[in-house]
Formats: sequence, structure tokens, C-alpha cells
Amino acid sequence: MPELPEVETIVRDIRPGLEGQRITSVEVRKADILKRIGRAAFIRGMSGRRIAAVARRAKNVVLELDDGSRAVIQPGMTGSMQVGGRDDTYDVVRWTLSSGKKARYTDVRRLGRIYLFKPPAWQAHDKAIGPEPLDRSFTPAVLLERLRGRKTPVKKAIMDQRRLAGVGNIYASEALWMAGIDPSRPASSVTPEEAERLRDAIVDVLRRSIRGRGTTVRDYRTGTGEPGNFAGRLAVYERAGEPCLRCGTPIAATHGIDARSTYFCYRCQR
DNA sequence: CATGACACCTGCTCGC
DNA sequence: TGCGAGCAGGTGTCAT
Repeated sequence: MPELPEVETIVRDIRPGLEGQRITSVEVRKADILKRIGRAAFIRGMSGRRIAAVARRAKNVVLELDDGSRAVIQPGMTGSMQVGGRDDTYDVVRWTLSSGKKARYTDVRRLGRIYLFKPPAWQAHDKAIGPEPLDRSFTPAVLLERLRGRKTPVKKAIMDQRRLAGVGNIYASEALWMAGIDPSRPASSVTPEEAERLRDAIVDVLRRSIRGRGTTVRDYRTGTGEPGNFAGRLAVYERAGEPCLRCGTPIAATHGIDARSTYFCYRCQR
């Protein structure tokens, strides 16, 4: 999916067009992405509400409404949001705003989800997600604690949203390469020194990607409908066979970890 | 509790 | 040109 940098980019792009707006009508074109709520209740719950704030939590876009409820939009593999722009065949939900513009959630594969939570429910949902890697409080000790006692491969562990928020398949490969850690190693084998390198790598790659407006490999679009610019700056992802930028050894690829593509350097990552 | 298989969807690319 | 297989950045559920 859009991982943290991509969702952050979308949020920054759509925020100015959404905050302070009142939702005058809601059109749900495909109800299968609504979770734990039906189409009618979703429309009723959002219509007439003012959008007080737009935020990101992990890989979710969060719309905070003036009645204390929150729409949580999880773009899945191919979801994105825009305010304005042309209607798209794959638009799933369209919100008409008091400005006269339309906000749209577009998702070709519809693996995304949208929730509309009332106060007790959104806190619970939020609490189930791990720490934000770009918060100051995300220290090596916090990362180490999150990896402790887990035999699962470290790559899978850092992609687990309950352990750590926002890292997905692309940035997991990138950060582990930067930190020189073999992605298949048990999470519990990561030393304090390695945790420090890994924390730094995660923070660095996410920040740099946000600066580049995210990574477009195939489908991802920013909140202005354009591709991100970070793909060309990836060190290992989708670079199988090409030389490692550090040592020149051809980059290896495997599907052996959680049946997801993983890219790494045999020589640099131990 | 951990792990793996599978499911949810559609579109694109590749090989025959 | 056509067609099926395999693959794609995420995550929830179920069986073991």
C-alpha cells in the first residue's frame, strides 16, 4: 500500500481542501470497502458534519469530525485521496464539501477499508497500532522492546502494525539494507547496537521518502494525483541483480519471508 | 501466542 | 491476437 510516507504525502496534499469544510453529501459507489458499518449509516454519520482536522496515523488517513467521530481511511494496496480533480472510474467514495469541491477516495483493487468510529471505538483502534516511527519517543530502546522475544523474521516484525506503525514491504527492505541486517534473522536476535542502526535507518528512509513525495512503483498517486518521486532513490527494492550501492554485489530477491518480495545484499546484510 | 495459508479485489505483464 | 498464470506496495481471519 501506500506506506507511511505515501499516506503522509496524501494527508498534506488534501488537508488544506478539507479542514474546516462541511460535508454536504456523501456518495458511496462501492460499499464493500466500508467496514463495521453499512452504507446508510456511513452516509448518515458523515453528512452535515464539519471536518475539524485531517491527520495520519500509521498508514491511515484520519478525518476528525466536529461531533467527535472519526473516519479512518486505510488505502490498502491501491487507494488514494484527492480533493478536486476529475472523477475517476475507480472512485469508491465521493464527499461533496461546502466549498463546492469534491473529496474522493479512489481504489482500483478495493483492498482498502474505511471505518467511521464513534469516540470509544477510535481510541481502541488507535491503541492497537504500534508507535509512530517519526515521533521523538521512537528510540532504539523502544524498537528493541518491540522486537524482543520474537522468533519471526525481523523484516516481518517491523512490518507488523501492532509492533511499529507505518513500515511496509518497500521501506522494510530499504531500512534493513541501510542498517546492514539480514531480513530473515529472528527479530529477537537484533542487538542494541543494531536496533540503534535500524531505528536510524527507518527514520531516515521515511523522512527522505516524504521529501520525495513517496514511492510510486505502480499505482500510488499523491493527493494531487501525481506519482511520487522516491522510486529512483530506492537502494534495493526491485533492484534484483543490480549492484549493491555499497559493495557492488548483485542484489538478491526472495519470496521466502511471509510470501512477500524481499530485496537484500548477501554481503552487506548479516 | 506464533505461524502459515488463504481471502479480499483488479489490472498488468509475461510466456506460450 | 488470445489466454491463462503469476504477480503487485496491505491486512484480516482461520486452522494448526
